[in-house]
Amino acid sequence: MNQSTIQPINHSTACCGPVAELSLTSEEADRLAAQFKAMGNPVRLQIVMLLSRYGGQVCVCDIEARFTLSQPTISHHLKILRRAGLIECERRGQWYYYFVNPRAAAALGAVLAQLQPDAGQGEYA
Amino acid sequence: MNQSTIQPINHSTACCGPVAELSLTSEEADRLAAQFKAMGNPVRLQIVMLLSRYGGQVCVCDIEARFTLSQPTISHHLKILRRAGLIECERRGQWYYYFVNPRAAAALGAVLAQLQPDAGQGEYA
DNA sequence: CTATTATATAGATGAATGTCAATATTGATG
DNA sequence: CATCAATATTGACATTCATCTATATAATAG
Repeated sequence: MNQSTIQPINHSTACCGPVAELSLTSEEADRLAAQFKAMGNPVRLQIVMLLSRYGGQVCVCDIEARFTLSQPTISHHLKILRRAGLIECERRGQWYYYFVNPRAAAALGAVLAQLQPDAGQGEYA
Repeated sequence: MNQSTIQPINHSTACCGPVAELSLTSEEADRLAAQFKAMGNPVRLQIVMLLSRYGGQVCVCDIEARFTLSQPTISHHLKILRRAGLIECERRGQWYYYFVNPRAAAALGAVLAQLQPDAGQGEYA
């Protein structure tokens, strides 16, 4: 069962006026939440920042070198990011090169932009 | 111990050129990851969207009415969002009114903006 | 003061997560 | 073909998470 399912409004109390419906379908919420969740680990966040900062492609050994974590653990985090659609990879010879999927980053950014009063401008302080 | 600690570069392989250092301190990574993680649950994502869409303040009973979840579970999710700094609340009489913290949303948006090739424009497709 | 209402907190429990060691896979090299 | 090197996969384990029920707290109504 999907726990983020929208419920009908049953508003009889006096605490506040009628409130808008939820703006995401539960499928959208699940997909976006999975992407935020993938970003929601300091190791994975650092990995994504590293990939983006490199501006292109980075192989796994270079990622590994920056953490005090085992190779399988890094591989696991890369898989989670990949499954969420935040990064992609491409094999070239012996190596796998990883890179950020900018469309996914943009989709999450759009959600956050909606949370701000000046939504639409995309002005980040 | 902090698992996202930066390691010195030890680059002797031929897989790719030297790669930039991690761009976040592990403290920054931890704080930002905690915020992304708070957004990384479909119920909490829906709650935040609901608060923002209402444009102001919503009391807990109105949030509860939209989910098939118990009152303590909603309260628990609100606490997680509050602890992450994504939302705040204010008591007025009998009710607690919750609202999005736009500065936190902006900070996360800035991270995502960095992930995109045209970082700086803030153009979300 | 007592009862009610709105919300939070505490405690329990099954599911998911992060990590590692061990092993498998796959391309390169001798 | 045999070995090596880079990365993925598997399986185990402790920790964290999402949820519930039960209870506490605090403001309001009577």
